[in-house]
Amino acid sequence: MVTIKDVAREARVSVATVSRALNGGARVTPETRTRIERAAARLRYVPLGAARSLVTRRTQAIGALLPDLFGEFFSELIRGIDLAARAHGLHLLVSSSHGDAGETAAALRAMQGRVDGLLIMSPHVEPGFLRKHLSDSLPAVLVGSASRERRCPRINTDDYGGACAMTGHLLAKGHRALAFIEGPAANFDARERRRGFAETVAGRRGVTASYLQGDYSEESGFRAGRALLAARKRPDAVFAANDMMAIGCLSAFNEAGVNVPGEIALAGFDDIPMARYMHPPLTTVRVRIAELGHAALERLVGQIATPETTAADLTTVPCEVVVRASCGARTDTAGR
Amino acid sequence: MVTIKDVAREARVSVATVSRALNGGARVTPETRTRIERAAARLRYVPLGAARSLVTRRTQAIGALLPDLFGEFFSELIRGIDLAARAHGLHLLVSSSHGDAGETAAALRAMQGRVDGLLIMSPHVEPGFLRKHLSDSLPAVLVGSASRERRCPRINTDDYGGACAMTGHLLAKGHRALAFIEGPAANFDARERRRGFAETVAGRRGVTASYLQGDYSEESGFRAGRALLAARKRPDAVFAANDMMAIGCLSAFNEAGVNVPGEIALAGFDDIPMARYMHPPLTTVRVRIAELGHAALERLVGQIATPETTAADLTTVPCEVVVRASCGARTDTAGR
DNA sequence: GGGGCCAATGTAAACGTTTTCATGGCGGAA
DNA sequence: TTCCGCCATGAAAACGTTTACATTGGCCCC
Repeated sequence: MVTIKDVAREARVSVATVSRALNGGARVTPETRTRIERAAARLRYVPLGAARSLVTRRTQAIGALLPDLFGEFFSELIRGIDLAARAHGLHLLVSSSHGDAGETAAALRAMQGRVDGLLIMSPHVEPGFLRKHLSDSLPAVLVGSASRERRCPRINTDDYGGACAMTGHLLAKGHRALAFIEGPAANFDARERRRGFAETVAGRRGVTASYLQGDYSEESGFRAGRALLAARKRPDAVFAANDMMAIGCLSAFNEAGVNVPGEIALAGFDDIPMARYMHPPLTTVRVRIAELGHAALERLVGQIATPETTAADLTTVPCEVVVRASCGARTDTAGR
Repeated sequence: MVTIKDVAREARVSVATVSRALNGGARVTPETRTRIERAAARLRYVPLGAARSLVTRRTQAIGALLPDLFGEFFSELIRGIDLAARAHGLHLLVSSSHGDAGETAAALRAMQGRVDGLLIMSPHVEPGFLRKHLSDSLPAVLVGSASRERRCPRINTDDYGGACAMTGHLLAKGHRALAFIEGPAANFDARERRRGFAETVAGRRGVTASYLQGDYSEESGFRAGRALLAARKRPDAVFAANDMMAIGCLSAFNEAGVNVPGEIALAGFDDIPMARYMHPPLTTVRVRIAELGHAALERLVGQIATPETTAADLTTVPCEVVVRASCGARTDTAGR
């Protein structure tokens, strides 16, 4: 392996000068600098991150702890985070697919000591979890988390508000028999979406609501769709807790020849890029996913820069109802 | 920050013993071990990766250099890589969205010295590129790359074979006027898919082929679909170089009230999870994306373990045609 | 012409960990 | 009882880099 010493020897200077020439830029004659740069290029020298981190106490990396990587939601989220991280010269470590709290804890521990900060999005973060498994000195930002944990800032989407708005929209369209396809009960955002729906329909005269289980996957939406069709009384409108389930549900309806929105209206949540290309295009609640990732990273960077500003504040990113054809509105291609 | 010295003091042993107790496991009395573990837990000690890497000369991390993170393809790929990496106790660094060769080179350099190996999937990797920007001593695996570069193993999907098979299938179904929606010309896989299509239709009597530009996005598929409908003579069948474009194209057809497959058949490539939930379900070429990521990582791990086995071999992962309703076959829900 | 100052470069310590080698103590065998 | 050997533990070096501090040399100003 070629080290800074090799470069120093090759350029006939000391290692300190090499370091200065390659990093700071200060206090080096132009000639020396080019001599060093030439030598470094010739030897294909690349500084060892570990050694640098050890002395600077910075890894220039942040970690993202994610629940799972299925579907477009997470590719969008990671994209947003990655882009923002690049802008700050930070590397991105991802870790996902933690089945239970134990695995999450293990992943959390493994990441510490390798990153300058952590973006945590996991259903397993319960009160006390972080206090137990996360070093006090490591900045972290919670994304979409229920728990008002310690000193961590949180960033959530307005799942509750979005679900209320969408439910209101469905009611305004005249739908009275509503069905809700739930996300995984472990997820805070899924619970919030359900709550928004439930509270909006509660006590409305002539409005009925039914609930079907789901786990955010297309497959579970498909099954829910079939179950709805098989039921004695079909709903007027179905609200799925995310777009992937809405798409699965739509597939079941299409397969059975049930017209959407003619016979049953349908709405989703997230506005993944694919939603507008469905047939019919999917009415949904837009979450600016990439922006969410971006905002979370920016918050984390702030936290790293000034750890003393350690406020357990909560940022809520607004959602907006995007009306397309699937809910019985006139076909609307706006925003395409 | 709490270091190994703090733990050593707390447990009244030397740092060497702490290191042994926490890592190796060898040569430590049970009592000492528990005392050390208790102390470590109490102090919430977590070893500093940088220091460890410096002496062991291993980072326990691998880097993935990706072109872009749009859509389900990449979330599937990252998922496959992440899962396999976890199984090996490796961390995953991702870097994406490199507009040009310069950015790719910068990302490549930045990753060296931080990882034990590299998974490279980028259209900008041309002959000589790696020789110039990649240290000889860093194991790397090329995914979906054209260039038979140096000592790097490569893993590709059988894009050519898959495209041939799908084109053959469309011809066998009786379609004669074919259209192909191309992927970005810079991508090797996109070129291979085009080549498979072009060579299969070449010289077939009574068969016409037309080509439309695309860039793998739903949006570009949508535009291509509209262009096809506006043309003087519509094709019998459209073959899109990936599923996202096929979905965009399908959306354009649906919007215009054009029946698929009745009036125009449609096929895609990749078999992203969403494909089977389209209306109609999408005939496509299945690429086991997560498995591809898994295989690439395994190959890389092998390369890291025994760098001397440095063969510039090529692994080709087979594809398979998945017939669903969109190509004019009877509706087939198999594999759902 | 000499002294002082500043800019360029060098020397060496420090970062936290692993690991090699040394050391001490204890048990068992003679 | 004595000696040998082994096992648990400790001391210290090493990893590659940055950076505070030291040193050199040249220039300007008096």
